[in-house]
Amino acid sequence: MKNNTNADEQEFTNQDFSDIVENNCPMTNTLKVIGGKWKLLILHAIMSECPARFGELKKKMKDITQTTLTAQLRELERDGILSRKIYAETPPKVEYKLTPLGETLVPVINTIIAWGNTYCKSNL
Amino acid sequence: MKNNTNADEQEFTNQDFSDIVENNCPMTNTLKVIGGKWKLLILHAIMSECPARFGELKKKMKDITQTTLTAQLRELERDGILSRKIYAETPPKVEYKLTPLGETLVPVINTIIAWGNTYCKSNL
DNA sequence: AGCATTAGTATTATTTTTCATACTTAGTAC
DNA sequence: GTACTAAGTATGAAAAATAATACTAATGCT
Repeated sequence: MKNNTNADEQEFTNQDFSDIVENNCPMTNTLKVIGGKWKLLILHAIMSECPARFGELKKKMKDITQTTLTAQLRELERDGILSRKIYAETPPKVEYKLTPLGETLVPVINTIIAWGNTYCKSNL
Repeated sequence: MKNNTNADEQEFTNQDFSDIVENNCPMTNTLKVIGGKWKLLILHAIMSECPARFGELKKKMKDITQTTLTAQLRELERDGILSRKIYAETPPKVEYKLTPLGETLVPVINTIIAWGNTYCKSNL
């Protein structure tokens, strides 16, 4: 690993920042799942109307494009947060809902919402 | 609220999504403050060593550039989350710490960290 | 037959974010 | 008087995210 005995080549060895520097940082890991411009908004929307259909989500998040919404939903599905149920109907019907893992995010999201309600009323 | 008797002109009137569509959404507001790739990591770092100097933050977040770190810190300062204290020394010394408003984010961040610790161990 | 519907995909363009690199400043130590 | 330090700034390039637009597919309705 770090094999510099004299100090003219040392870079980050004088303190243990491993949980931040390396990839074991829970914040970094969490941000991989719920980070980005849309994911928390999508989850919030699905939380408040579960299951949610694609078209409903798109209406709720007025400014998202179809392409982006699809991409974000796929990532959330890939990460085990959402499930996607396709109905064999015409026109197509697809329902998104939180998986059990996704449900564990509900208190996290509620905490964020609560902060916004209390401290972010109109100061921006 | 819902005043569409015949269904051929309705667009967003069949349910009240105003808190998501308009800018009063606490999630949207919160994301303006703590959203983005770096802000939560910066706050986490300052939380765990408060006050924190610029150089310390940069070392902890190995992959951020000076320019980006400065920009993010300025936004957090602008939004009232951080304070910046300049010491009239050479070489310069600047300390960042959470404001009282910033302190109110501590439980939010801890909630996110806790979720990461519990549910995000190694599945990504 | 032709039209509307939903949940997409494909492609290209644009915007936003981040990065890389070089430069600055004022003291202090050599 | 030269080098070093910390915390930046300036500039341009690159990468990532997001958007705009057009297209598809299956089927029910008229």
